[in-house]
Amino acid sequence: MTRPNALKLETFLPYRLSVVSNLVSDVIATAYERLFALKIPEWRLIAVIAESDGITQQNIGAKTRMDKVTVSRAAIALIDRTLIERRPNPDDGRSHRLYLTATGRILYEQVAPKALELEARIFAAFDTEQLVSFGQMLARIEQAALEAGEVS
Amino acid sequence: MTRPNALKLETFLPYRLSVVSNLVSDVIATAYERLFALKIPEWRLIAVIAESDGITQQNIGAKTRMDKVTVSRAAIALIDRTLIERRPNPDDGRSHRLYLTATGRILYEQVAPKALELEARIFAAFDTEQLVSFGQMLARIEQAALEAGEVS
DNA sequence: GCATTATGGTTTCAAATGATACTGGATTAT
DNA sequence: ATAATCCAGTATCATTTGAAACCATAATGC
Repeated sequence: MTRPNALKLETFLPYRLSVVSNLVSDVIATAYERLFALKIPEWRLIAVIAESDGITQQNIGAKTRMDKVTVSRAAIALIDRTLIERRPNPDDGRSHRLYLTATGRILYEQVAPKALELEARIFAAFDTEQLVSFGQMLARIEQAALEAGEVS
Repeated sequence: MTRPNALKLETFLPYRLSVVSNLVSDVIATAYERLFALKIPEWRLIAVIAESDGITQQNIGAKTRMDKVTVSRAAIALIDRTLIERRPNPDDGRSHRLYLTATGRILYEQVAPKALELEARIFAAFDTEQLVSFGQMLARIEQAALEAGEVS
């Protein structure tokens, strides 16, 4: 008897994608926790703020697709550790602008190379062209998923 | 001032991988919840059991990398809905063998095509060759992440 | 201007997740 | 055989996560 719709989980791409992504996230989360006592949302904030000094939480959420609650909590945690600071936003009294402190910048300068090194190790097997193509595929998958999702 | 280590989050692959994967998972989880009232771990169990009748929870965990707690909970939920059933394992009294019930098989026969259709929609932009290459890259990334992780 | 509605951010609550401890059956050593 | 250890699966607990309520300020309609 042949099954009419063979759904082999091992070859089902959404499943594979999820498994591999979770594994990678886990490896990275463990490393960051151990090296810098940073959770993933926290180091993402650091990275984004380092890139875009003075950004608001709202914009961080839009950029990273992190929930605003997650962003808020990460921000508070980083402020407590004086890795970032808030200054009033002259354009909007509800929000504030986020900046790395000196300490935060020093930390960032340690985190960034470690992050890139870890990425390099995980993606070492591929040449530049493959990496570019992989990144492009991710972008197109993202686009398609967004469209598939909004149809509901 | 030039930043010595440009870590552009948008081009940082582990980050991109995580964002896209979460998005895809989310779209799929929403669809399954709406169509079949199944959570992701639950339909994974259904899919695995449909593939490997009589498998134990332990083996499901190994196959899918799901935590044994997750597997246990999903199994109990499916048993409550009489979508799967347990029979004693003659080889080992601690575990049991899992089977789809008739109802479960009927459900599976609805789920599988929907799953494949959803996958097709999300990955529609690619030709077969690209999909194969994408899957191979995932496999190699998985392998590298495992190695990077165990060094710790 | 004042009322209504929208929005940035926080808090609160409920659900999901996974580490740890536990239970009962299996394996190994003596 | 029986003690010691190990392992499948479950229960308990702490942590993480996001939805919804909430607060304060901003924008819009009248």
